[in-house]
Amino acid sequence: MKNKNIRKNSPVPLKECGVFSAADLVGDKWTLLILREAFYGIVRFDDIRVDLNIPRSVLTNRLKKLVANNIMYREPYREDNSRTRYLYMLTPQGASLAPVIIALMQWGDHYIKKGNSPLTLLHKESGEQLKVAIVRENAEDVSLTDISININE
Amino acid sequence: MKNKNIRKNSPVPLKECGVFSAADLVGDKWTLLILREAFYGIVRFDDIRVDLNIPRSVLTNRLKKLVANNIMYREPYREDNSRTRYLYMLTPQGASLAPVIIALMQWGDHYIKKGNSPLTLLHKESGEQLKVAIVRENAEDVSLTDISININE
DNA sequence: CAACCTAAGTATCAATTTAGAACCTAGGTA
DNA sequence: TACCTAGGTTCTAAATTGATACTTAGGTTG
Repeated sequence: MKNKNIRKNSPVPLKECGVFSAADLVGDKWTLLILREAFYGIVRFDDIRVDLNIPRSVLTNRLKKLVANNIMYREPYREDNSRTRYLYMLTPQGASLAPVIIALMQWGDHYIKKGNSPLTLLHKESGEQLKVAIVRENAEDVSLTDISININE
Repeated sequence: MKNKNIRKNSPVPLKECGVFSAADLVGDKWTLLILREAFYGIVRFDDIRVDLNIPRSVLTNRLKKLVANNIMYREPYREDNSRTRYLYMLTPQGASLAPVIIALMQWGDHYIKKGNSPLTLLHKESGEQLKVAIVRENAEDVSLTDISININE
């Protein structure tokens, strides 16, 4: 794929390209960070807002778009002795973005943070460290439910 | 990692998070698409501009930022009987974003294009199909130079 | 039951960013 | 010498953002 060959145009028309569709839905700084929050389990409007320091109106719009596109869903819930609140959770389609978010994290930790990764993803059963990578189709993936987060130091 | 546990805040402060750093540099629709072009080998200003239909001023700014952050580099070159031109190519750091772009492509093709992937990535030697996935640390990655693109249909 | 509290929004507006178009320019070709 | 063209810059209107203030609907408390 890495290419000394210079092309004038894409082998795939832009509108048919998955990168284009995906970038249109989640290719935006705040949206990517909101997805990060969702993977961490930070799923209430105000918790996300405070944790990311994102303007309310921007958060509202991003969540609306994510819900409208079946990447997240809004669910009422209540803790004991507390009023009803809403959770913004990942749908299966949203959860499938995990490789994107983890690949970004891996790249950011390695190249920008110079290898000082603040957390490591581990395989729950074996404790082995995990990564996102380009692999053969038949390689065994680790499912999201089998991942545990380890905070370094 | 998928989490019924609700947290109020991130286990990792935002500024130390690789997703944050990465999203700051490449978390933007046009930037992601420019990287797509680079992986395809579309690396001249005007070719990128026409292929993406991106405004000149936006393309200029995005390329400046990518070059300033060592994700792409600008290289003069000339074909025979033609004047000097410039190529915007991926640095090793930029090429390391391949899993991000391919993961987006995979997700977009599967969920938005409903499985009609216009192209498939193949392992050059074995012809096996490739994917981006969360795998064990010791799983064997396929390097960018070993990938060939197959256009479906 | 009235007053109040709080999560989850709307509303408003200045400041920034974008899209689109016109213009510029340097090196090479005719 | 005149012109062509890739690779920009400049300009402006329109859209988006960030910051702050305001609203609302349920639940709890006096």
